[in-house]
Amino acid sequence: MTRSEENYIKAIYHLSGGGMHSVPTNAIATQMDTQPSSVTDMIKKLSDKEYVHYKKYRGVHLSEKGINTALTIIRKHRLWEVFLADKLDFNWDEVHDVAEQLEHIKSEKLIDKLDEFLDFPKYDPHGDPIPGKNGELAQRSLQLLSAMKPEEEGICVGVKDSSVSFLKFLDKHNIALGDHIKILDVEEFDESLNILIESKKLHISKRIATNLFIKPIPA
Amino acid sequence: MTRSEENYIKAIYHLSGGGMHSVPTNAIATQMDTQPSSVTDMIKKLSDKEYVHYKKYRGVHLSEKGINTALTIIRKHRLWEVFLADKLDFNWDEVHDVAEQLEHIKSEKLIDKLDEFLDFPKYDPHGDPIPGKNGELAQRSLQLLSAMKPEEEGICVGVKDSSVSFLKFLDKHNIALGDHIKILDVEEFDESLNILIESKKLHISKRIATNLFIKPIPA
DNA sequence: ATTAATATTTAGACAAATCTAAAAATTAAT
DNA sequence: ATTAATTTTTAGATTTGTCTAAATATTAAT
Repeated sequence: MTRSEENYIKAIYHLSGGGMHSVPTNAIATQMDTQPSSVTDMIKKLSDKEYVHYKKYRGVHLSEKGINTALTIIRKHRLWEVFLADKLDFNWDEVHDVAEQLEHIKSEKLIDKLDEFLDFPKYDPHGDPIPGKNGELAQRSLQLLSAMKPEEEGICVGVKDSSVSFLKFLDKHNIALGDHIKILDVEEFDESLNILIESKKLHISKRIATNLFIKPIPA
Repeated sequence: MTRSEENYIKAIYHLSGGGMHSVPTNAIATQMDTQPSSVTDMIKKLSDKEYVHYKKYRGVHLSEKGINTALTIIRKHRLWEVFLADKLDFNWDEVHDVAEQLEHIKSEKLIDKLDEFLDFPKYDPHGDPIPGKNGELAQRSLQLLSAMKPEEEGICVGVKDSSVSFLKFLDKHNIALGDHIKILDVEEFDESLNILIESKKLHISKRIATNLFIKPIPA
């Protein structure tokens, strides 16, 4: 597996909803910021190696082998993100780019030991589940902040939009992973929320609320 | 800097005694297990980018810029080795190959944070000094086991020959980094040594003794 | 000081991953 | 059901790092 092949597999995995449906060539080109012709070339190679099923003009579908490969890469990516955030004090908006490099390091022992060192985390700093050694994916036991009702409480465990700008915004407003959140009330007018975050009052737009994952605390 | 360029710079650094003397093309080819013609090609590129000084048929000499680049790579390599050995419980004969990959990760912040996380180590698991952020290299305050005299004591802190076979050998005989060593006597016949290692008697050939670094404990 | 041996470079080719421009297939629109 | 618009593929070129084989320079040996 070359680095480039791995990146294609990963992109296809994400675009296909975890290998559920097939993906058009152009979507891959857009996602990876390359030309469609390059995608066609690479797809042929991946098809020869049986990572994907491919019929000309009909898009690509990940094979079983392709899905497992994708999960391995994603496992590595997310474990490294946890390492960077938990051990090296990176902010959650800084972990992605470095993890993008680290995910290509080849050593099974390294990943198993890292997993152990981090205490077998289930979720990465964005709240995304970390695939297990055998590819099993934990369900997110989460809900969006926007789906919560007054008086409900929870812990902020992830973001839906993991763009750098959103993560920067959260840092600026002192919203961090692990923060305790309680809903005070919901404005009827624009569905914005008044919340208590770590006991401090804060007003939050609907837009933001639909991008924050909360692990609910039962009342 | 491509990965390949970095590997050449590193090889030249080691072969030239830290940039002291110049290095013939063939030596680089041998060290890197490639063809001399490939070396010539790469050297031209490195020369264009001013990492090395190069006169046809006269070998290569690292420039100031080249030396600094080499030190940065070596710093990364050795810090990762410490991480693998100290935090992930790798044996010292297992750290090299993985560090060889990790040394190419590009992120200054990552390395600085890693350095801090590891408590600013001065030496890697083989006893080699770790270059500082500004390229300064600690002197080894070490001596070879073969240079020690009866009754002297010390701590085993490194190996000179870091080949996998030697490291495996040490593992097998339960000689580990940090072990306490006391010289009992030296055989006149073959200069082999009788030592006490962690209070257990052991007979060691001269060959081995010349490849183990000891930090002496003043009597 | 030639000649022989060795080291180094040049020239030309190749595989991987990409690109541009043109051709072909599919889909959408009338 | 054609035609137009869009998507996808093909063909051919480019860059990076490598190789082999041949040519050239340097060094060692007589």
